[in-house]
Amino acid sequence: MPDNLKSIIHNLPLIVIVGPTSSGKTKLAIDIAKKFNGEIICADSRTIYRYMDIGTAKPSLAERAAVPHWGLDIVDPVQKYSASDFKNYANIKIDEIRKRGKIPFLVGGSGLYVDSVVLDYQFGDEADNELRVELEALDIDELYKICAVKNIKLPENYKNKRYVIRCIENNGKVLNTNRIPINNCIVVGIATDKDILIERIAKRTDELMSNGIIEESEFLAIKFGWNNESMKANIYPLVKLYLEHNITEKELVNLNNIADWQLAKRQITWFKRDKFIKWLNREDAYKYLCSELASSDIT
RNA sequence: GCUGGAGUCGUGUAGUGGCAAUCACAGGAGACUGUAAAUCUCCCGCCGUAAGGCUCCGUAGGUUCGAGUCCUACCUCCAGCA
Repeated sequence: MPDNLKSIIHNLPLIVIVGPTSSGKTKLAIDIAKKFNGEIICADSRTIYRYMDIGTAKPSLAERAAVPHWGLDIVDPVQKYSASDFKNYANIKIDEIRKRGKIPFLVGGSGLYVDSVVLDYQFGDEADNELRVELEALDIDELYKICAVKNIKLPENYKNKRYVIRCIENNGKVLNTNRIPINNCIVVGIATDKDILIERIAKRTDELMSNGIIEESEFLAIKFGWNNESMKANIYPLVKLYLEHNITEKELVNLNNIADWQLAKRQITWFKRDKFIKWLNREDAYKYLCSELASSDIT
C-alpha cells in the first residue's frame, strides 16, 4: 500500500453516535453512513445476542442491507460476552473498515462498550468463573474481610457486591482511568426532550408487541431457558410474567415503558460525564456530522 | 335503603392506645474499566444547602394524661342483601 493511501486511511475518522434508547441513533447513523460510505459497529450489549431480534430492537434486515452492520448476532444468549471482548472486536472492525477505505461508525447506547473503545479502557484481569461462583456465595461482609486480608482497597461502589467481587478478581489492581478520547474521533450525542423520548419509548413498545415479542420470547425460552443473564434483561422477564398470567398485556406494555425510561435515565447519566460528547438534536446532529465529514476531505 | 368491611406519602401497604409514616412500586439525583438493557447508592409530606423547623392517618366531635388505633355522627368507596 502506498504511503499516501496509508495516511488517508489512517486519517479516516471514527464517528461515534451515542444516546439513550429510542433516541434515533440507528436511523441517524444509517443516513450518514449511506451518504459518506460508512459501516456501522453497534455498541450494544444486547444486540450481540443471536435470535433476540425483536426484544432488542435490532436494526432490520433492510437497514443492514443499506449499510453494513457489525456487532450483531455474535453469541448465543447463554454465552458470556464482556466489555473487554467488545473492545477487541470493535477495534478489529474499525481497522478492517478503514482498510476498505470506508468510515467506521460506532453507534450505541451501552456506555461501557462505547467508552471502552473511545477512552481506550485498559481492563483488569479476566474473571475466573470458579472463583466468581465462590465469591458470589459469600455475603458482602465476608467479601470485605477478604479485601482486608489481601489489602485490597474497596471500590467507590463498595456497597455493590459485584464491584467488590471484581476488585478481588482483579487483585485490587489500580486501573488507569483517564478520560481522554482516542485520536481522530467525533462523538455526537442525540439530545432528546424527556417528553418526546417517553413518547417514542411507548411507540417502540407497541411495535415490539405487534412485531411478535411474545412469540420470540417463547422461542428463546424453549431454546435457551429463562434463567440466563440475557433473558433477565429487557422486556423478556416481563413477557415471562405475562405468559404466567401474573400481569395483563396492558401491564406488560406499561411496565416495559417504565423499564425503558429508567434505562434511558441511566444511559443519560453515564454519558453526562463524558465531556467530549457534542450533544445535538437529531436534525442538528445530522447537519453537524455532514459538515464535519464533508470538510475532512475523504470522499 | 339496610347490614358488614375499608379510608394512612403520587400508588399499594405496615402500624390496632404511647415519638405516625414500615416495606414495596412509581418519581428524582448519582455511581459504575471483563455481567452494563446488568448491578448498586442516596433523596423522596412541606420549608431549608444543612442543622433543624412545620404539618399529617376521609370530615367533625367525644373518651383518655395520651387517639391513625376506642366511641358517636357524617362523607366516600367496596361487598352482600333489598
